[in-house]
Amino acid sequence: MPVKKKQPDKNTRGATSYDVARQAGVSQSAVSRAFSPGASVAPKTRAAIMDVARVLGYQPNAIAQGLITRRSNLVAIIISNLTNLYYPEVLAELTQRLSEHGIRVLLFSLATESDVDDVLDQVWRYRVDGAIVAARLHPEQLQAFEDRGVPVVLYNRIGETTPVASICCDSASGERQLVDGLVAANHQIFGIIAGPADSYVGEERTQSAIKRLHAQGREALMVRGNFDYESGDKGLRDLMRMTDNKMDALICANDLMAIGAIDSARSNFGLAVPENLSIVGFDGVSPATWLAYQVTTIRQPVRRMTEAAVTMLVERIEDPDTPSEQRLFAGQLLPGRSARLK
Amino acid sequence: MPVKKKQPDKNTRGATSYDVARQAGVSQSAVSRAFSPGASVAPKTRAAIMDVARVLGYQPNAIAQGLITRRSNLVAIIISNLTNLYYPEVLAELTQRLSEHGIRVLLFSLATESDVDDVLDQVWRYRVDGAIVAARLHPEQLQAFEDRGVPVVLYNRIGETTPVASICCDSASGERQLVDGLVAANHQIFGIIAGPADSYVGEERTQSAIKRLHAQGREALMVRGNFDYESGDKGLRDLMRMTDNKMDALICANDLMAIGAIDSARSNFGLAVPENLSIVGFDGVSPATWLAYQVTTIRQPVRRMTEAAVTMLVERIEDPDTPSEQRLFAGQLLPGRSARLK
DNA sequence: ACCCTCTTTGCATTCGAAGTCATTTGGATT
DNA sequence: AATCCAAATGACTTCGAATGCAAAGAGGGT
Repeated sequence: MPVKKKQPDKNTRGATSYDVARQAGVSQSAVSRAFSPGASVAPKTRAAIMDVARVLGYQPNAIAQGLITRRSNLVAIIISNLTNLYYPEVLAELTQRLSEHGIRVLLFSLATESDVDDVLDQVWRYRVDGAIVAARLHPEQLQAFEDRGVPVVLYNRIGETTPVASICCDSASGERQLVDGLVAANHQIFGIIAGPADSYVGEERTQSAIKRLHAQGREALMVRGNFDYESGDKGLRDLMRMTDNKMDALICANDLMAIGAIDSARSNFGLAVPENLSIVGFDGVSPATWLAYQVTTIRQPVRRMTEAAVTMLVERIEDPDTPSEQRLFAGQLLPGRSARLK
Repeated sequence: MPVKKKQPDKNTRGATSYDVARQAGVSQSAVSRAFSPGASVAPKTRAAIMDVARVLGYQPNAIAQGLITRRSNLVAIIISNLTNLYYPEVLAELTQRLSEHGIRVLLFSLATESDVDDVLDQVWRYRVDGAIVAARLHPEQLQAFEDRGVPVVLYNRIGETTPVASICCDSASGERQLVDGLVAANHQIFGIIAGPADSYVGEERTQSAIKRLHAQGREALMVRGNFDYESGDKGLRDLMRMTDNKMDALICANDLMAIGAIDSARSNFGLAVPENLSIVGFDGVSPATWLAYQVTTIRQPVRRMTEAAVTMLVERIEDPDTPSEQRLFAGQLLPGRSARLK
């Protein structure tokens, strides 16, 4: 006789509703009802069942529940680069808010863009009830959510071809405040460190800034970075070279690059920030407020944004026909001390 | 509050193996086999099935698989405070490494310690195959994992009463290097900003440092912080008061507090770091390397640690009888420029 | 005591895939 | 052509909880 394949022993894995039912002298249905709020069970019966359940350490098997109810109570969160200082806060908030709705988080973090399809395969397999996506999706990928009836909420990006439920921080109004302040304070030579060309928020912010500068009759030189500290340094060096060291205002697509630029300006060019060079960022991550930097930036209202994201998603899980909607949140100007504004 | 129920319509939710079977003119078993690597199916049949599956957008339902195989391919990651700058990197690494093993991550982030029991309830419900925990667990909570036969790996903490599989960064060796360097450079008045009393790594680091200082015939004053930037500022002020502004060496339980202390020393006390005051941290988070700080610290080998954590967990999932083991990784000294060492 | 209604309860079925076992098929061998 | 063996396939059962439905119980009113 061939050796049986190893399988988890029945007794160590949790008790089932049948075990509880037997012990409590009731049917399996009764146990199930005892655990469903509002089901028809006599209070006495429920109490007795709960007692037995406690003794046996019984918890309803969410996997089995998911199979029969076709509701996994799982939501996929797909984030491209977790190491971006901005996302951990968002992730923590989302996780906690979702759990208030009885929803668990299945986390997917992308090493590279090309992983998206593999990740989506897994998302489908787990029959998640919905997804929150802070990563770049192709229209076909977005369509796949639609086809499978899985509600999605995009975080800090929008559906480029079709309308999709999404939450964004208003780049235009944020950049307008920054640009107007810089222009009013009479800065002359403007530089911009943009994000990668394929970043939605990056382009939004940069384009908004450029547009506003033009509206005020100014030009700006632009270089690209990766949203990281090193990009700030490199971007600053490049722009200084391009402007013959004359740049006096620098607009960065996020705080991290602004911080890198501030350090570089001080250490490599001996400049005083903001006296010789004004530098502004975007996001309002915590290091931006550190004494050494005090970045002049736009703070995203993370709490309100995550709350909205969760609310929108839950609405769509409950009623898949809820029409798509885009919510744009205004950021708040943190004056900081890295730029002269007026 | 659980989400209200609403019946998702049958046809939007994905196709089943029966649908594929019918279309392909085979039995459901055949479809199942086509998707199990190494199962007994004729290559031609498999190809035909896969074609139909592609057309219908069929992916095996992981929920149903989990129910029958008693393997959810889910691992719980429980993290206390995601916003600690150190964890995002760890989380991203863990997620990616686990996915290489075909394992998905169910993320739980704790707002407060008291949430642990609620979180564990959910963990049991989802019948996770294992868990990686970077949060404080009571012995009974750890015991619960044991009782249910769910393998756990502790990250940066150890089982206090019973042995548990765990991964840690060696605090003693790290602090020894720092302390020895500081003592050799002839520092006189030592201060310590510890973590909260209930933090395992915090206490390890602080106690190691104190022990080593004593071994070298030095004393140290200690105050406690919360591992955040503000704690560094506050801790520094308190210690300066306590030492009549004479402290010349400060040992912080993590980088973030070291950074806060550096900023405070410069801005509030007009001190030069490291000329007037040496400050050291622990972790090696990315802001520690920023030009403004260049914290002298111990870098945790995150990649090796996460790899080890995943390997240990997977081993224990495959063979639950694997004896527990503790792996201690030495950190690497980053000399930085925030302390005079010798 | 009787009937009627409302609440509790149990039975049986269902969700979707995996795996056991028995059967069929195909190919090689003689 | 007959035989044999391995590979391929399908019927059926199983995992654990939810739920429609029917039956049993509990009161309430007369």
